[in-house]
Amino acid sequence: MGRKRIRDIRNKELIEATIVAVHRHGYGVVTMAEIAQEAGASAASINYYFGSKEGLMEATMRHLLTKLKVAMIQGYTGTKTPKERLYAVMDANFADDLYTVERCSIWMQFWANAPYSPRLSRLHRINRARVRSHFLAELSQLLTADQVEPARQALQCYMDGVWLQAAQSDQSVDPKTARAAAHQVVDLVIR
Amino acid sequence: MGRKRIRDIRNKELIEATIVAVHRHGYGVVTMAEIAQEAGASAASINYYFGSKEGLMEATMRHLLTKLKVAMIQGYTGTKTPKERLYAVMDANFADDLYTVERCSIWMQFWANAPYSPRLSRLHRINRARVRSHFLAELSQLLTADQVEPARQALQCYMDGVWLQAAQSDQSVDPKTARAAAHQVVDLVIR
DNA sequence: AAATATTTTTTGAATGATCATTTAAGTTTT
DNA sequence: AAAACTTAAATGATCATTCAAAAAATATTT
Repeated sequence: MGRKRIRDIRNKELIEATIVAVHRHGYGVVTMAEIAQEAGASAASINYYFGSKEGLMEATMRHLLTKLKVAMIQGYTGTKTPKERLYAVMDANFADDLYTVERCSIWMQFWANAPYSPRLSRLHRINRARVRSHFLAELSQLLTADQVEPARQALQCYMDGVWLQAAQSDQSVDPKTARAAAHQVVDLVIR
Repeated sequence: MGRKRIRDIRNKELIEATIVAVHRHGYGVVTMAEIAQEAGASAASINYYFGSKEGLMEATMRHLLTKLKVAMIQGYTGTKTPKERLYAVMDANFADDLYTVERCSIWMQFWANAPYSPRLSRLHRINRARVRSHFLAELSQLLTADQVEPARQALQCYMDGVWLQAAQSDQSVDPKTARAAAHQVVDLVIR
């Protein structure tokens, strides 16, 4: 029973601490000691659980990606039309617990650093491909073949851009407004 | 005459080397030695010219911002209509010598790190404000008051998102296609 | 239950490596 | 000669990671 408990608890604690610490100090310069302090643990324990700093970063990103994936899958249930599913993708990306300055900031940090880490790079590629295929599947039912790719590009770039702006924002962001705006952009793109 | 020559030459060389080195290694981890090697100089000489690593980074970003600003001002000459000027803003951002994987990658690095450096942060804010005001000036002549801000948001996010995608790309990107796509997005947004 | 053994978890301190910056001594240019 | 430029080497600081030993939890035996 208790076999896996502590390990799971620590994993979660350390990943949450990583998110906070990366947001606070920046991915490139955050130290193990800062993360450990945030979690109320020691730097050595991070290596005990994750093997290395890079291992921790990968686990943290994996955790965030999973959340996004789950949000998208949940959003799909109950949708009937392609348009509704496009809305759902947007809604998942701008969900209340994902579209915050802190989360967007983390994403941005990972994006910027993914090209220099094979492990992060791989995760990033997988996520991007999934979003892409979702968009393509729905858009191809709504537009002519030659319109699909430009429309996907427009939607996906818009989505990324909004996150990027949120990451730069010094005030807090409003998920509800973001979702409404995103719906309007979907409407624009599919005519 | 020659008073400033060498200094100017070294400044340029070191900034170019910084761009290459940051793209190659990442902003967070690139070392003075790597930049110096790229420029065929010594790490000590960078401090002689720029005072510190952060000074070099700021100068590099300032250099890139100036290029963008010049491209935008040049693009404006000869434009007659608001729509043409919106096209011009897009064309400047996706100009042949600015919209490359390498350049976009550098931008991305700076974006991600700006929040943690007051000097970078300041530059970033200035640039963003300029782009914003350009968009607003033109859009307010084409749309009703309540449509302006959503449209600006859509265009600016799209622009940022395209750069972000380019930064992640492993192939090279095509500026001409990007400009054409951007024009289409402008058309969509202003009806 | 108590005592003991075993495994898992935790961390302080050492290790070793990296790196920005400074300094002092040269070299080149003016 | 003076000023500007250049860099090798020294400095000092930071940090991820390792290690050994302790503490805590769990399992086993009495």
